[in-house]
Amino acid sequence: MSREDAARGDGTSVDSADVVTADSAALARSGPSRHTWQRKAVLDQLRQCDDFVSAQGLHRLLEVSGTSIGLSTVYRQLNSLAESGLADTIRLNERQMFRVCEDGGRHHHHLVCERCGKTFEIEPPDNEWFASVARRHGFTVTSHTMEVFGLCSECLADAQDGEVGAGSDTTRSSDI
Amino acid sequence: MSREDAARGDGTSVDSADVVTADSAALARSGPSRHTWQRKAVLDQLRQCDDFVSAQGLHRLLEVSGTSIGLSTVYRQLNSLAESGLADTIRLNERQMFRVCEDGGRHHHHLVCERCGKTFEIEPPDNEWFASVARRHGFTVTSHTMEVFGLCSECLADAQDGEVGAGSDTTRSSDI
DNA sequence: GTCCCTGCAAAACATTTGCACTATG
DNA sequence: CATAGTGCAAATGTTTTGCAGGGAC
Repeated sequence: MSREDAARGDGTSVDSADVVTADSAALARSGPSRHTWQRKAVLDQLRQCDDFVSAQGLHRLLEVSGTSIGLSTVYRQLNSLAESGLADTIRLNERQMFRVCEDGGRHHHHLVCERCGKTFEIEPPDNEWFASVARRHGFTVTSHTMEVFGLCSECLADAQDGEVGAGSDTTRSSDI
Repeated sequence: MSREDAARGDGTSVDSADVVTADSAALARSGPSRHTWQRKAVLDQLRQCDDFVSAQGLHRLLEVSGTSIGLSTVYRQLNSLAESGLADTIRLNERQMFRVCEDGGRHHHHLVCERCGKTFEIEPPDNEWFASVARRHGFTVTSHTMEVFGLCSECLADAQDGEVGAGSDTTRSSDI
């Protein structure tokens, strides 16, 4: 679900009948917490990845390394981890990507190489900036998203070498 | 088609992800450009919306106002507009949302009320910040995404009225 | 007249969910 | 043992696409 369109986000509200149903759902789905080998497997595999992985990617990684596990379980565990702050997520290529999050829930952002997927955590810019933006428009800021994309030094070099348009699909590491 | 350039790794919708790679593919799928009444209808309807609308939302708006038009056409036109810089997009509630973009392609961000959808354009923070982040990690920054969510003054007031333990936390900003 | 654009239905896709079953605590 | 977690298949919901036909230029 997670379709908490409380706002008339899509600007229509023509047949929007479901509004209140969101909260109950939110509570109901705090996610798995028992110690199953699946949970451990997902977390272990996630820890082995330096960069962001998609649910499908992680599932495939697990399968490849001989661990047979249900895709839905991977989704459920991953969501659970994200919700409890053990993993953080970004959206890349229309997919939700996960990564272990060492420090509980501190607010941070990512610098992601759009070629090889290498990722670094970065600090948000001056908080004062958000405050001033908010003040200017009479807003109370509740959250923000920010990701910075670019090319790491190696990939930049590669890109300049093989500029023949070849590299495109050869290096989709993050797409496993 | 678009599936490919999405799969490649530019991840960040339209923003400014097209660095050097605004290659043939991009040109090839620039989308509809003829003057059909559908194109006009989509653009007109989009102009009437102050805030972001989803493709489906816009389609419904059109239908409601008596304009029968194919959903796929709406998608195609919207994508075309976004690609040519006439519209900008954000992702809200798992949907891609569109809005007319007055000033060609200048890079900007949005402050969005997560309750009523009200939107303001905001300037990015000090560019020096990006530069320093990039320098520190040896990156060449090609693009970035940023959206700030919050409550506008009216919605904040509303929220405080009906503070009956209701969700009010409409965001699960997991990917802040 | 030649294409491009449209519309429909069907596909593609990632993600979620219903339900019977199993393992955890 | 009770029940939370699993796995499968089916459902969901958004966005794209194949293709035949009609309109734009």
